[in-house]
Amino acid sequence: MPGQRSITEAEKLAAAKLGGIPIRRDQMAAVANIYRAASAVRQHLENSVLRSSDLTWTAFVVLWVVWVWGESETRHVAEEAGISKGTLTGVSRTLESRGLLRRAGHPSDGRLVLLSLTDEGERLMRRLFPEFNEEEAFVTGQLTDEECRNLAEGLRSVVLQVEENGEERRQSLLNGAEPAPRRSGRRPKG
Amino acid sequence: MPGQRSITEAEKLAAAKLGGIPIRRDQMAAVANIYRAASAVRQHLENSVLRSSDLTWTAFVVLWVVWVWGESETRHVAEEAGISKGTLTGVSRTLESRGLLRRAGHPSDGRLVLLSLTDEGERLMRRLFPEFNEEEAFVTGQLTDEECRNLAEGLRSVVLQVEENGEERRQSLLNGAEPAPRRSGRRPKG
DNA sequence: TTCGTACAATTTGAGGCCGAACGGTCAATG
DNA sequence: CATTGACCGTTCGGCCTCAAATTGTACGAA
Repeated sequence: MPGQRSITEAEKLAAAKLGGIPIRRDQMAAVANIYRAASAVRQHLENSVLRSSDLTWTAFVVLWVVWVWGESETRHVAEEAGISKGTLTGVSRTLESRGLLRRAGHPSDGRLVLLSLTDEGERLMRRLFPEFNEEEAFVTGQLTDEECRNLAEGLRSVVLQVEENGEERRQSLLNGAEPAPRRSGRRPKG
Repeated sequence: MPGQRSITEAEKLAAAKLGGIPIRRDQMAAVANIYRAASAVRQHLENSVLRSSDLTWTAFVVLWVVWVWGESETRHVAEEAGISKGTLTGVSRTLESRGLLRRAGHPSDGRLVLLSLTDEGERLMRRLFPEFNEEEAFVTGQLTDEECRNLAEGLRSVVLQVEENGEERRQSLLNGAEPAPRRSGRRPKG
């Protein structure tokens, strides 16, 4: 398995590359493994339980959010699902076209759109979620319940750190300058 | 912060939805947090140190792999970077067009392509990696070194579980049937 | 009642992403 | 020395992804 050895070996190579500048190794390994684990888990789930219903991870998460929270405004769904509003527009339209999701205007506020599951979507989630959860148990199968809780706890503190202090941190890194433009993205009309 | 409360609350809602079918809660929370943390970390890094060089996370990882390992065959780079060969073709072409990466045919095996950094790519990584590593330290700032190691350890065991037993698991879930086709993907020529 | 501000979702552009199909190359076998 | 099978990187189709620009609605103040 190349993945694991390489992280440790790569540290040494990177250290050599930098000649003296110190590296925060434990932090580097933690971040590298977070990303690696997320990819591995996503891939496993997409290629097992989600594949048979032809759902992507993101599509599943969106359905799940609407399923557990009930009819919701899109901005809340995007927030919960961890995707941007723009992405949700596309994903929810796909799910609508497949008859799993319904989109309806808010009765009194014309700016809002409400998402809810169709009966078919509801049936799908009732069947799919237990299978999904079973695979969550599989991927964490080498960990005890307590180790899972500790893992979740550590990850939570990373998420909190970024959510609570990330914006400020990014500001201070800029040091007064305005942020660099993105290469992609919509251009001004003129 | 909606993220954290919701995972716990969502469990209860999901439990209610399922009426009696047991949920592996700790495992569910662990997986949810892995993904959430990965997104948060990626987003923070793309919007801080990577933004100024207009690099995506993936582009940076590819550069990093080639930087630490030196000139490498593409399939190794894809494997190390955790992306598919097809994705690497696109990413490496983008990086080549920006003058950061070089692609060269293998001298004796005509099937292989070798990737290496240009001088500019080398300079960029020497400057960028320390900044990147600082942010890795920032996002894990609430954890001690030891907690980082424990976190990495737990994640490693998830990665290993999927890498070592995932294929077999997916097979057994299929129960003999051939896997469902994907909606997307290239079609046969005929 | 028009104006301005605030906030909603959508559109847009550039790109990442996977996996199957594909076309080229290699090496062993007949 | 042609065939075969394994392997390599590329192409392709259908998504996802973001953030900024845009469009549309709401609502308070002048």
